[in-house]
Amino acid sequence: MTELEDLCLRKGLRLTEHRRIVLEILDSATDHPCAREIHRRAADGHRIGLATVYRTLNSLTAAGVLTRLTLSDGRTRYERAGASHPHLIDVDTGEILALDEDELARLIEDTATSLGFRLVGYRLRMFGVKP
Amino acid sequence: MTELEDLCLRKGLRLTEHRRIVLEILDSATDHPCAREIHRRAADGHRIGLATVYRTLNSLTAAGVLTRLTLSDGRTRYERAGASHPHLIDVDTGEILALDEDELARLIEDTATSLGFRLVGYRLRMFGVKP
DNA sequence: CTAAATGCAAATCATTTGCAAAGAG
DNA sequence: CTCTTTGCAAATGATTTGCATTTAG
Repeated sequence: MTELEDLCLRKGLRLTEHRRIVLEILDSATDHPCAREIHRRAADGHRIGLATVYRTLNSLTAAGVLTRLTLSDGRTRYERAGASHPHLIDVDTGEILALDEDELARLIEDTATSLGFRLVGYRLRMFGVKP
Repeated sequence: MTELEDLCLRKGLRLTEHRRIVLEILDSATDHPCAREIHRRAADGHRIGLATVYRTLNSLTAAGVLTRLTLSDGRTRYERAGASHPHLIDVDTGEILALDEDELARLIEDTATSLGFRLVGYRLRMFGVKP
């Protein structure tokens, strides 16, 4: 896991088994688990406290490796950080399309710039129905 | 406040002073206050409990009058439903700017259309920092 | 060895809920 | 008068933190 070693070096973090485990869980996950769920999965076969999971998620998020996905159900979910891109959600089926729309991305960036901000990321969720 | 009377009638809710106050605060707000903040503003001149604010926000949200804005700072923020518009969030200060960007809105709508969807709504959140 | 990381339990913070009292229709 | 709404305080649930102990470098 070179990326993690690299990251730890750069951020002055120590490369612990726990960070490996949490990152591995998120890498292999097909969903977006919350802290408790990550702990549940990590604790299966390892000795790891819930507080450690929270701390790890926080440091990895601060380090830019993870992104928080805040849905409105109270729990914070996590995913590997990556390219900001627009999503279109089919309101009828719940299906999510991740779009690759350069023009939108550029306009979004330009808008932020024109307001005097440097764009750190964005999330565009469009809700639509098939007519 | 005919709209509220109407709503209460349709939903079998009672038209109370508290619902009026909460809705009025959200209508006149230029920001997106959280429950505590709404309570703070409402309590200025009125006798209203925090629990009532929460209950009111929940029933108005369930009734479709309000929308929850879930940022990743732990608190849920509220706004009048229906207003799809882009937001830019200052990552350093937490300040939220609700933008009125026609060009973006149009492009977003066009994008959905070109994908064969009718746009029901969208949420664009941009995260930026002041250089 | 020394500072960072961990486990556990206690502490916070936002939000919800139980219950008796107050208010709308 | 009946049923909803409210206030207050206690309960919940997610996340954070204090502290003594362990561990990576």
